[in-house]
Amino acid sequence: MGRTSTAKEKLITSAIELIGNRSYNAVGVQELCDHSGVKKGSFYHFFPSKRDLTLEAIDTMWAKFKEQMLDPIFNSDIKAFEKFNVLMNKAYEYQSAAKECTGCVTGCGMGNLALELSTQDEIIRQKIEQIFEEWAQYFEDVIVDAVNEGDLSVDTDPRSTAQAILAYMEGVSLMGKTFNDPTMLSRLGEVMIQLCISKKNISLEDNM
Amino acid sequence: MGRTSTAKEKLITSAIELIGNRSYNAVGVQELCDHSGVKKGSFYHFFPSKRDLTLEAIDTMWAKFKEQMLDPIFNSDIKAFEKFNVLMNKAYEYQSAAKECTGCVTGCGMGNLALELSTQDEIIRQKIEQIFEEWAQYFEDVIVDAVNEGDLSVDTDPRSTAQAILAYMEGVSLMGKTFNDPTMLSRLGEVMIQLCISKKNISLEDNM
DNA sequence: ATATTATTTGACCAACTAGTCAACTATAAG
DNA sequence: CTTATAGTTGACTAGTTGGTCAAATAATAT
Repeated sequence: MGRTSTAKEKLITSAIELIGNRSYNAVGVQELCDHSGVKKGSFYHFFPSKRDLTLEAIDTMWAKFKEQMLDPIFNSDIKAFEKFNVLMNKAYEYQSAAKECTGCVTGCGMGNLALELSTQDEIIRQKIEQIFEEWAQYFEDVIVDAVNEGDLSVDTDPRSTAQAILAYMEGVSLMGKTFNDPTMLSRLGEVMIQLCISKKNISLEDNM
Repeated sequence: MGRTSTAKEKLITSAIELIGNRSYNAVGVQELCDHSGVKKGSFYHFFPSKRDLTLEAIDTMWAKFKEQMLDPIFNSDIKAFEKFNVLMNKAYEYQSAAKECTGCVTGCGMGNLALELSTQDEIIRQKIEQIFEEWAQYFEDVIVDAVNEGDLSVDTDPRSTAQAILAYMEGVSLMGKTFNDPTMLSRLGEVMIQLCISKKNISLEDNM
């Protein structure tokens, strides 16, 4: 009963957009309200605090990212390692579009919030940690498959390798944002799969 | 003439510490003053704005990092790739100490500021871009040496490889901060050198 | 000793911050 | 058609933000 509202969704959408393009601390409640055409009183009707809106925005970001990026790619039957390349390519396209549209490479929304808030808000830190864990699980599954199919050495540590790939993707996003250059993503993305090659399989001595 | 002062240095030191542990936007001018025992009037005697203090703090951070970390390691005559491992190990020790002392893995001060401010302050973005460029140059020189000495394939692109390694280090720092776990640095650091192995030298097909 | 000048001080400001609240309004369900 | 209730509104805090300034002070070079 009572009336219905789209204010909550609009606020979450605005939070993703505004905080994604700038930062948590650089975006105020008032601006969030103005941008979504919601009055401040309504804001606090739906969210106890700006931080709670952010928590929900993170959930929405992650859900959309899984639905639009990870699931389609990692449920497809393309070759294991190719999946990483496809994902990196999508990231490149996304950042290119962001630069085209706003003038700025915005980087990874999760990584941005993680670095800004991890030491200041334990709840947000834990939420992003859990998301990174889930994200790396997508990678780990693919790596396990590759090991089972003999495409990767049995010495491979799937969990660490998956985390290494995620770390690298985050690092490349950080560089792309810092250089404000989306091509960084495609250029540095090419060597990503090398992180999968087990040290014991291809020992350095063979190449040095 | 006139009196001398240590206020400027104290403010820079406080900025590195406070902003390093939290974030640019989370630390105010008042707190910076309180922490360094300087009155706000003195702050603005030495710096036209908080952002100008930050600019100088970034310079100081970088100078110290080069002097205490990069120069000793990269001017030593240890084996090329070993240098990367030594640096990563130092990073691990630093983050361990940070966690021991403050309870938090703080990550890389440059990366933190880069992600927080790149889309908001073009001058700071450019400053960190230039620092990353310089930083990668240390790596590139080592890679070029390794290629010349036959330790690395001639197909290696030294600049991109150097940037890839820097990206990876930043990504690993980000993960360490997000998981608030310094051991992430040592665990993920181990595979870093694989980014040096040229794709053409060790083609994926050989391992898949 | 003095004049010069760098530094210090604390009071001050306007703008903004996150957040509150009581009154008002629209609507969905009975 | 009423009533219960969900949502809206705008005025309102109290505290903080980055930044200003004129006057006081201390040290230095002469």
